[in-house]
Amino acid sequence: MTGYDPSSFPPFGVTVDMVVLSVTRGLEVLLIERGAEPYAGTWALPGGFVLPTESIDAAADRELVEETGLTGSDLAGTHLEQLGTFGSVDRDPRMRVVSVAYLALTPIQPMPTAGTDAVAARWFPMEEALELPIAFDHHEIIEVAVERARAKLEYTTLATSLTGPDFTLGELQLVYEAVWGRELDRANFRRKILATDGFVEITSERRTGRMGGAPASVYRPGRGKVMSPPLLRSELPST
Amino acid sequence: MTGYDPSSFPPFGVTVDMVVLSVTRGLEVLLIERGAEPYAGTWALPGGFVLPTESIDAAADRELVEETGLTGSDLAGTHLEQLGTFGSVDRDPRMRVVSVAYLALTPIQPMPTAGTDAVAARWFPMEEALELPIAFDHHEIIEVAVERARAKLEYTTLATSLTGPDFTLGELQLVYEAVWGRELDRANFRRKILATDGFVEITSERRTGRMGGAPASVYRPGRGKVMSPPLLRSELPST
DNA sequence: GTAATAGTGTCTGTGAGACACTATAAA
DNA sequence: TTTATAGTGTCTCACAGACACTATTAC
Repeated sequence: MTGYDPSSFPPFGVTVDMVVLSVTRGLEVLLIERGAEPYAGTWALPGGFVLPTESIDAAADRELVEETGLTGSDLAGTHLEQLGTFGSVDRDPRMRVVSVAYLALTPIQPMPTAGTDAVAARWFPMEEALELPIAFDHHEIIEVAVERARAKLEYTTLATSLTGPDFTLGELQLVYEAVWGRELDRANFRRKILATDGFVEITSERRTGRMGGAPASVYRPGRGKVMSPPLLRSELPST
Repeated sequence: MTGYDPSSFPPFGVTVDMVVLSVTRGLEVLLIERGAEPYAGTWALPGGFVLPTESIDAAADRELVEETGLTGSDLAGTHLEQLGTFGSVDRDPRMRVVSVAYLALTPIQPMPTAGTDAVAARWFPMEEALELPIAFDHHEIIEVAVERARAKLEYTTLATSLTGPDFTLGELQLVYEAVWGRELDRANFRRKILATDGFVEITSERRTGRMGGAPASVYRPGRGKVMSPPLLRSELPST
């Protein structure tokens, strides 16, 4: 923050890029197919320019709604946080652009709306997405997002952002297994979740799966945000 | 990343703000006294505009050198990472500015140079700094930086960035105690550091303190970057 | 001598990993 | 009946916290 003449500052474009993650069978990410140059026809993260009248966080909120159509309790249950800022000189061939990346964890997969700028929008399984040709530096941003999500499940209760307003412990475990890409011991997982104060609250409801099995207790997210000591992946932290 | 007409993008100024931390008796932060409006005469984080020809990370590198005068092995031993991006609409009264904050951990306290934009520069004990009137949203940025530093000491070997190229385990413990603001059990601390593969490497050197005591073995930073399982603060994570 | 620091040993409790066992549902 | 899931119990090992003890230095 120097004493620059305000009228002679170097002008930048500022965008937000959204990494929207969801768990169905596995971890999935929302991508759009670009309709305009550069990278027309290439898959990319949804996002857009920050308007002069809104904060960066507000721009992220706005893009989340515009690109996913999330509303009501699904929007309220969605976790949104800043990931980091990417500002290589040549990351956008048009002009000097700085992109602030956000991570969103949504409980459901709303039908994405192909906006004015995108000719298509759909969810990709993470493994598939990471093998696509991806516009700009969005491949790197996605990798950072996945690692952030994996790390945060270790020491926070954020997994409930991916389950919806009520869930069984089996469903919660599937979220962990999908994000971490490894299986967990059911008994130990239960013990840890239930021993963590404020992670979940039990309800009187019970739910039965499609493929048999005893009816499971239904839980709600608790008020706790952190898990200490953490629930560690205890494997090599690879992408 | 939308299909905006590149020539009609909303222009932003982009700055980097540096939170440079060091440990002497306690945790200290480098501040400058602003020489120009806005906030002339107020203490602020060092930083400046990102140039059109450099990446954001390069701007942070440049500002670190310019503001601290760090060179050689001290610069090489300094840890630098992106903290987050702050972009409220009204954070700078001059114009729309987005600031990318960086955290730097330096082993020494070089005599800061009051640059063209600053009339003074000095190190403040963290407690004192947090009670000063601080320019822009820099107070919030400092708090985020301190929490990041505290958290990273838990699961990384970053503390060696605050000690210099060689150190005793007692000195390393003082770094932890200064950053965390709590005392640690000496024996347990030793056991954890030495049991963590790649945290430190012993040298043949020994060092004697100023106030008596047996000579201590001197260590070098090891190659390991992460500590798993982590060394937890095991207290409430407060600012 | 005393104070301060380094280095080591040990007891205990917590908690995670592994795994066994029972109960209840759908097919 | 088989298969799949929920819920519980238990053994063991790793490891952190607490704390005691000895050794070596400056003063």
